[in-house]
Amino acid sequence: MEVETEPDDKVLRGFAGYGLKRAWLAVHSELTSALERFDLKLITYSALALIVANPGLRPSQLAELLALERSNLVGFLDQLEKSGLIRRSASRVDRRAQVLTATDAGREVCRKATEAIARSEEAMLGQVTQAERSVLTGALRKIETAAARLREE
Amino acid sequence: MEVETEPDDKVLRGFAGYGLKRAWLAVHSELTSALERFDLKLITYSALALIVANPGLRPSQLAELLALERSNLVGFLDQLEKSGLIRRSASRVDRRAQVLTATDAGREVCRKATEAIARSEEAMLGQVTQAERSVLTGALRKIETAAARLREE
DNA sequence: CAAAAATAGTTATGTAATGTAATTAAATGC
DNA sequence: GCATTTAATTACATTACATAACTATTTTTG
Repeated sequence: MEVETEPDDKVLRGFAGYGLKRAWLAVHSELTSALERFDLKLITYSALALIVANPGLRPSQLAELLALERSNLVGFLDQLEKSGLIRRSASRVDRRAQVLTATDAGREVCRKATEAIARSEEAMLGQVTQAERSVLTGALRKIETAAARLREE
Repeated sequence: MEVETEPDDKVLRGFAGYGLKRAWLAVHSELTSALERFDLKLITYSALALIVANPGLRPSQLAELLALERSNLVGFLDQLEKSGLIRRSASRVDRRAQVLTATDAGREVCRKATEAIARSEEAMLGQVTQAERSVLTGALRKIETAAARLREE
């Protein structure tokens, strides 16, 4: 006999990759909206936060930290510079290199944006206990490392 | 005195969103490469797997399950159909709708691709215990739900 | 029952993230 | 000193994803 069952995605839910994508998509959307009023995107916020936390950082180091191609970083730094949040200055030890620093405005925007992000995160992680968060973070880190290792083989 | 410290992304690692993005990016890259030899992308594999698991599924239901716009699904179904992995047939209860079914070849490719994915997942999750995986999956699900709820407000 | 609203699949179009290749200038290594 | 490497950039292609509009139906409703 025909049993009409509701279609579902159980077969995919067994894969961590699927859950990861679903969660990331939803989180990305929420965080993007949280950063809208600061005229920041997730990637420009990340760059700004790292420049604030690591004054004197060079673009190539930043690209390395954020795991993105140097060529892709250029435009994002352009945006941050045009908004007056960071400065690109010449390195005195390597004339090819630049030195990135946040402006006062950049540090201020970073502080406020970080608060907004933290609020969004709290709203999204509200049902996740501290113990679970710690497992989550650790597992994500392990997965990232293992996946990256697989890729570079 | 100047203490030259290595630049790092500690400030961002505190956010679940950052870890999520990093992990997803690495996992996406690995899974994409694992599916390459089947001429499948992550999204077409997902669609195929859901059609195999839910015979008779309609495109709009599939889009709903995969959380993507119907318009974006069209091209992916085109690819699967052109590869002979699925069939689109007319619904007999609703002349607007289509009914999706996998072909024999589709089921076979799905089976093999699923094995490949499972192997990749095992390699990526090797250092994550079963208990941790269970927490991970649950936490991702909670986060996805909470983030989606925030978005639709 | 006829008109209005909603739904299914599609097409067209725009945006954003990411990757690759090539260029220029400077530094490094042999 | 010359070949190689590195830093930042430019140009370009690809892919994922969102939005709006269109056609053919079905459903709702007055």
